[in-house]
Amino acid sequence: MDQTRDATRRPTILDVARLAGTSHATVSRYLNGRSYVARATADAIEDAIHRVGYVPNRTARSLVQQSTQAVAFVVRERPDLFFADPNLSRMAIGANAALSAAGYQMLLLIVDTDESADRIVTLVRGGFVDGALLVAMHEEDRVVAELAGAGVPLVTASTPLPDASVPWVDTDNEEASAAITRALVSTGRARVGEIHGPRDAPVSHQRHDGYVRALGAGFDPARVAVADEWSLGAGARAMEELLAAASDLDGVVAASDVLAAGAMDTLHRHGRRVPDDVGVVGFDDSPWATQTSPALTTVHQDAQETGRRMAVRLVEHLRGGAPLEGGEVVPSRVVWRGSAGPRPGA
Amino acid sequence: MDQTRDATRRPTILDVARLAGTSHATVSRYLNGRSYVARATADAIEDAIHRVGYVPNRTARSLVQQSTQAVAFVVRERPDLFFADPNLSRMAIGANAALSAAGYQMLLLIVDTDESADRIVTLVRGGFVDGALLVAMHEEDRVVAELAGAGVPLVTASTPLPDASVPWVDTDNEEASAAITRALVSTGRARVGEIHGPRDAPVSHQRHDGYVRALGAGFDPARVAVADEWSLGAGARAMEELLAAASDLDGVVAASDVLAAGAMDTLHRHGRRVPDDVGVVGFDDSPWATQTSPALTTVHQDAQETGRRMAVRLVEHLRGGAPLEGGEVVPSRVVWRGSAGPRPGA
DNA sequence: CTGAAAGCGCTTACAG
DNA sequence: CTGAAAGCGCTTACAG
Repeated sequence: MDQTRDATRRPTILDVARLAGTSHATVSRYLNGRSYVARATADAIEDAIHRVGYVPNRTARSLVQQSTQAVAFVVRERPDLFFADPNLSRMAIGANAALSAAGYQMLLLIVDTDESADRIVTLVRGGFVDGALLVAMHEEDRVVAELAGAGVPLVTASTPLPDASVPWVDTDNEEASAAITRALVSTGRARVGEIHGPRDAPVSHQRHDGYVRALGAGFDPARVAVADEWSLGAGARAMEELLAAASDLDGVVAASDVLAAGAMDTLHRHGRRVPDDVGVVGFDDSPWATQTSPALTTVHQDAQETGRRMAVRLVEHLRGGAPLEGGEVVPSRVVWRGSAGPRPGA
Repeated sequence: MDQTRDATRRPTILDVARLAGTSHATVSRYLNGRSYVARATADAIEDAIHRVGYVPNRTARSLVQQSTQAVAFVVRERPDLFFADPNLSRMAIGANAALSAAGYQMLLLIVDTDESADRIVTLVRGGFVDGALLVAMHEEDRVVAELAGAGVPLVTASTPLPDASVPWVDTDNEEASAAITRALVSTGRARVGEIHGPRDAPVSHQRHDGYVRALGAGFDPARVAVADEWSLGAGARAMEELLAAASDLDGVVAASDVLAAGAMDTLHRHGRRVPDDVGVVGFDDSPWATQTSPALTTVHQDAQETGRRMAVRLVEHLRGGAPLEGGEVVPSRVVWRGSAGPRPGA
């Protein structure tokens, strides 16, 4: 590879052809390995490629093939929160592995300003990638709207509004929430309250619905307090409200692990023992879940699998197969730790 | 934007020109805003763009401009470790912000298999991006070699071998290690040992050199134990060795926070109090640093600043300015917590 | 098995 | 201020 350190011009397919004594069309055929190329010609081309240090120009190839073989993984979430959330990281890892296996290169793009949102939308719509995977947790996002509206092949990582037609992959938040609520009830609790997640997050409502469904006739709206953000403090405050409104509570279903951790702080401050007096369950199986004492019984989502499925669906569509529509549910499971009390029958 | 849901063909600049009653060259000029375009013509073009829902094809533009205005941030590190390491995440965030501000789109690419390594090298060498930022912590990496050897504009995030000419940005590990060693000594320690990092990591040697330099005549090779990996267990084992070889130790400089945490486990097991009997210091200011008891006195690196500078250097080069060569040092600082004892004079 | 030719969708001197 | 023309570096039918 004695590439000329000339730096004036990168070698092109024409340089290779000239050196190999053939046409550039034949070099192209050799490179793409579809058509047959005579043994001797192939050898000459191979030799020439090494001598000039040729690397095909991706841009030129993409232009004629109308495909870059790349897929964007767009992070529409505060960058620090994205990196701090193990579920999101795992989603990216799962998607990357699946795309990689299919021969696509995943490009992780982080939206961090309004201008970057515009830039990314323009890139994606402009054919810089063949499709996009999108992580956007908030409703009515313009990035989602602008991409979906432009007909870009797209899969999102969270259940969108009911009327939205953007394909998605997600855990069944309602069902998982019902499952963890049933788990808590199964430890012998009769008066189970809820710490409802922030109202602007769709998952808050889905998890609430599951909680209500699992309780059935036992549901009492007085036992619900809404947290205004996903934080320890918000969980603690909501728990205060809950205690004030229904001091006979013997269980709490929190919309996330952080909220559950905050709630436990409040319970301890009030001298209520967990799980003896009050059983607590969380959601997400985040690092918080093992840092509370006792550790949290919670819902584990297989985020890596979510990422994988998002990628698989997109790839199947790009390869001319499946139309991209509808949602897909990824199973989740209840993880038993100490905060709800011992698992019945275990 | 009543784009024809025909889907057969995306509108091109020619469609816009036709509708606007002008030539596509003029449309191009309008889009790039360099040359003047008559007011009336501009209006007609603008209107046409909206009517057909035109978005410029990035690939075509890149081909003629020989630039994609995109920069790769290549992660040559196990994906899970990359996401778990706050320093690396912050580096990515810092680089993303700086590139974004300069009008470049950062693309985070994760190497997760040998094939993906080849794919990424080919992409980068093939002009899919204008340059690359590279996070690769191990020596003699083929990805680094193949990119650097191909003349791709490149900046790495860690000091390379002395003979390597790849430009880098990094904290001065030797100096920082000397500083934290001096900090420990300043609490009145006379027999300070070291838990040396894994031998295959360049930083291990740099930090060792700083430790040796700070100790001067007080350095005793018998007080050094080498950890075989960056883990709690390895730190604990190395501490056992250290205790066996030099039981009169009153201080330990660990090459990282995890190693320090492991060392503290061993010390506690042997009934040595930290910091009363033995002072301990770490490196990295990672989450480990606040999870030990007492919390770790350690070295804080400004990873976000490192990422920012990597980006700035690359951008300056791409814009035709600075030649890309040499290294750049980012300052770090000692963070005092409890593990070394009280800060003298504080 | 191979070459000549057209074309992917843009930008950019060059004239006017 | 604008149009015609060339060209960026490839791929791909079409003939042979």
